[in-house]
Amino acid sequence: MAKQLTTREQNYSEWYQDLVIKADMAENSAVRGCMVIKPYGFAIWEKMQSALDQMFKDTGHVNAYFPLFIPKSFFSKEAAHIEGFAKECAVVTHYRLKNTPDGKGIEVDPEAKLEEELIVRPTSETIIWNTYRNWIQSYRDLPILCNQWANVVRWEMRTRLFLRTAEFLWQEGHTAHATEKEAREETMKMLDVYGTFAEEFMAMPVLKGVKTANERFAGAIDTFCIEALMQDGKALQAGTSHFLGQNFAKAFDVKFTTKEGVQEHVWATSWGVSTRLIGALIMAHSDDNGLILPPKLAPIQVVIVPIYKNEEQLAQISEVAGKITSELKSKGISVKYDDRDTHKPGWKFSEYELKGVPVRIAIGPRDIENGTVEVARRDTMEKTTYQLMDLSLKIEHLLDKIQQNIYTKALEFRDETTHVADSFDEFKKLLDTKGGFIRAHWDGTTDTELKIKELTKATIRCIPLNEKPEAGKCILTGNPSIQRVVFARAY
RNA sequence: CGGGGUGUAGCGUAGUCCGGUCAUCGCGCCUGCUUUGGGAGCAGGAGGUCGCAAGUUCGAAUCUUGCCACCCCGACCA
Repeated sequence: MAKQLTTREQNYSEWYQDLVIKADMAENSAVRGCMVIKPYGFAIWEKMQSALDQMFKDTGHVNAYFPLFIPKSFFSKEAAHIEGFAKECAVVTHYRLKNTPDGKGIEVDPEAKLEEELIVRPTSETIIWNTYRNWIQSYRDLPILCNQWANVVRWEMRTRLFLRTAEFLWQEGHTAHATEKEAREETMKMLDVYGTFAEEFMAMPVLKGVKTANERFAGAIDTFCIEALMQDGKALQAGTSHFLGQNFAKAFDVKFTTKEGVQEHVWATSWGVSTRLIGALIMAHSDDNGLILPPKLAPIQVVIVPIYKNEEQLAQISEVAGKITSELKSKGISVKYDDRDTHKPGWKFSEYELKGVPVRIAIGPRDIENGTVEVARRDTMEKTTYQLMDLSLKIEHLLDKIQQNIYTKALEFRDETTHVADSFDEFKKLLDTKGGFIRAHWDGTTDTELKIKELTKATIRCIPLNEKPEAGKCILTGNPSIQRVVFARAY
């Protein structure tokens, strides 16, 4: 037993940490707060990227790339924005190194000080809006629907692999529109894209809602989000879509001439998801044996393991495995035939369970005799013997079933872990005993929100969309409330 | 950034209080043979600036100082 995980029961955050490292997804690097995303973890990100990228293209967006560095002065142009990010910016002050006087080391050359310091982007609104000013003159230039895949840096004090690191990978969409209505529609459209992606690809149910003023993106009018629930009952913000109003257009003086010949500021949105989604994926589904990946995002969907005593048997098995492999590949299913002789079957079984490969096919001498294979599914750990006839079709259906089952399981968990509280005592008790989402009334003030956070560590994750208004009384102050909001302790 | 903890071979560790054949054990790795339907067995072998840097000392994994990294808790955040 080489790679035992800490169990979730023992210590949830150690379990997570163990899993990320032992499943070979990522590791800490020599640079504080920064991670190395290893090939297996990056393969998951690539799958996410390609699905999302297609969804962005399907909704009319194009990719572009903006600089890593942002002149310091750009940052100060939007007051709320700078206030939100100032405390976590990496700053470039010099552009050259030189040998130390003793010739043994190297130091920053004080002669090479930048006239204007550069900020390593924590997000790109400012550089993008400064650029858009030159792209936009007329209503004919609108809308602009750009996305970029990039890295950003936020100087975090406390980091956790994938969930929070000083540098992370993400995509950020930045759009410019002629009207408020259009920008608002764009904001919601992209929130829906994220919701669909989370549910259909990640098999992770999400709650869509609006952030409170306190939780809003620095510089936004409204921040919408998808919130997911992890197995330990903590919430995780999985994606955000912001309606920026004319804040950045005004800050960067981006105007256009309308059909009527009037100069107006343009309307903006921005939206993003990051490698944090990988952390969400892990915590939403996996178990004490390792990762459980939804087939749609699994780098390897099916692994075939031969079981043999001699070369002759291996040759027979490999022939069958080869046929299965090509049939599955022709259906677009990714397959790995692991015929390494350096590890025993049992070892391989554990290894692929740890890595969350959805379906394992084992083929041994008995199967060759009987014209069967043993199929094991990762989500339920069930093993079934299948006839070779129509195997690829059956596997294709099984993958769909697994995708569905993982989602259903996560949805049931979320439903069971969502509670209603009508008093503050009840609220506190639920938080401490069950965790999860708690639907409660709130009087709408930031003061109350902060007070609740101070008392319980719970934050308002969102004000859910599409909910029927329901009059009630704030759990803390007793003041009137028009609808329930969703509280949770969060990542 | 505040409080606490940890750092010894690729990984996990013993030894640190009480300085002196103490660099220990397990996994992994390499070679060979036997094995192969749930993390194989036996035999042999390789591998360590004891996180880094100064200092104290005849002598430092062990004591002192500084630094670095990671983990946990808090504040902040995707």
